[in-house]
Amino acid sequence: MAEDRLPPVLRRLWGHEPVPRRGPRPRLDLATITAAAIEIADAEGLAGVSMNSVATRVGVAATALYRYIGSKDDLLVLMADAVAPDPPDPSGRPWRDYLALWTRIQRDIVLRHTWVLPIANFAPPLGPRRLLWLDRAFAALDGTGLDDGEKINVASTLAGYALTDAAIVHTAGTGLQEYADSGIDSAADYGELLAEVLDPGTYPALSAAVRAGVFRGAESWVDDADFRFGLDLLLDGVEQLIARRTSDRRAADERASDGRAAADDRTSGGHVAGK
Amino acid sequence: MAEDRLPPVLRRLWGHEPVPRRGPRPRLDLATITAAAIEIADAEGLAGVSMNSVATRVGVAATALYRYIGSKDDLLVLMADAVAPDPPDPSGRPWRDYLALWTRIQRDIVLRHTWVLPIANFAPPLGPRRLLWLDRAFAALDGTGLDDGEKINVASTLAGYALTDAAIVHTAGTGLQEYADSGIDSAADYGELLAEVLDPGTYPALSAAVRAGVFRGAESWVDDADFRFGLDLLLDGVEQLIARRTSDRRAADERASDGRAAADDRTSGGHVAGK
DNA sequence: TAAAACTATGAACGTCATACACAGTACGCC
DNA sequence: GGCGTACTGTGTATGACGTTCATAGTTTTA
Repeated sequence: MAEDRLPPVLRRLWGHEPVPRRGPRPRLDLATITAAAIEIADAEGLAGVSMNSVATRVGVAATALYRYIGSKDDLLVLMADAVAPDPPDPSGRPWRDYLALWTRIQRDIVLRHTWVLPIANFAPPLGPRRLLWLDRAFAALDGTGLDDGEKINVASTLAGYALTDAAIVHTAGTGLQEYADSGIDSAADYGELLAEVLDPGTYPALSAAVRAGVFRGAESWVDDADFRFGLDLLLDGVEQLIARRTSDRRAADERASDGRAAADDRTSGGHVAGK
Repeated sequence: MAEDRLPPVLRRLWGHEPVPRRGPRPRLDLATITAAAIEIADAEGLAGVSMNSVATRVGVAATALYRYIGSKDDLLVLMADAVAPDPPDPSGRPWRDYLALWTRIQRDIVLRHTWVLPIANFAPPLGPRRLLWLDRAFAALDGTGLDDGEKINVASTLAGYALTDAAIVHTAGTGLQEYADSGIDSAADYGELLAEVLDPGTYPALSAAVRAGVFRGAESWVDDADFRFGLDLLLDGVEQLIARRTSDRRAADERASDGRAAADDRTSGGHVAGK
């Protein structure tokens, strides 16, 4: 609020840009530009998104976009942020249920817009929409006894899992498009190819498995059970961590015999949030 | 061996290309091209890798490379495969120890060559070196009672974890380079930025945490304990799965009272590998 | 009404991946 | 030993792309 020396795009994105008082009204804004880019990416893939295509779609020349964004990379960041819908409301739900939902929805977003995969860089979010998701994860973990750093780790781990699972589902489902022109478009073809190529001498275990037909049942290669399996794995770990923190907390409370600190485990939480 | 209608690059990569009997000797081969590209990427990042830069480094014109590879994307695939060193030998080691090492080394590879992050697409590997790694994971899981599909899932999950953890470490460590020019190059700066920008009304939990100083201790944001934590989580899950399969197997053995099937749990394994 | 502030445009530049025709080179056969 | 053939590397060209910059046009303030 005081300094406000953000990157220009972010300043625009957060509405910290002073309203222009003179000159012609801007014909565009970040939202319409980003929306246009997303529509193109959804329809033609990321390769179809060029400054030119986006600009002509919103009805201006390509160079006009540089009044709003600094570079194409800026635009990609905006796109990756803008695809996120509103997160569900965590209030009243057990943290585990909520985070499971939270993760699944994020994965589904990526699967619906697979062009975010090349964009996603696992960097801490700076856009308003992804930060909204992060906020909800924090809220869901309120009162669990985790400290704020741990909450961040949990959230980023789950978000990362959503991303990688989406990536696996995507490449397994859409096929290995890079080699699609060579007749490899299913796991079975992949298996045949490996069978041709693997020397049992240097790849003993793998070539045995391939020849036994691992890749015949292509559809079961990746399915929803795999997603739930990994997710439950991670959530089990979080639960374990929470249990440990809870007992730590109890011990500390006993040491400092202070009634206030022994408040309800569920709602108040806040050994950090309180000031 | 019979058909051999692979993509041309793969054919070259696997040595299935007929040796040219006439004309001048090829001045290059895939290995030197790939090595040159990797050196450039290590030194200048992926942006420095162009057909021109690679070609001049190996001493030819840019277009000469197309005698060996079909496109730049081919080259990127080759690079991603070639960075993998020889995997350690799993023989004699417990599967869990080995897979932990297997995963950690893969993460370290990516951290040493972070340009693979934009390349890595989680697709099933086709290069000889990554397949070698997959083979070793298979070997390590031999005798655990997992079926081949499960082994693949385990390996790809762990490989994915190595990748995402490397991504997180990289973006957290090297800083948010995209915004580095705006003075954001540490987690603390990131926290200050969020504090400026977040409205406590719409981001209640997160802004409270930020104002409490979550991002002050930048160095502890991501450390090795985080890696081990997630890894152990996953390996615990695998162990659980193995235990389940082992009991399944035992029940089946009892039903079919066949002495041969009840052989040593550890070494032979192979309800699939044994033809 | 004139100046000021701001917007969109068009031309231009440098880079890049890639296609294609051509020239040079070495082997195999006569 | 010479010729054809198959193959390799080069040069030129092309089209697309991201981005810069000077310019023209437009709206508000003074």
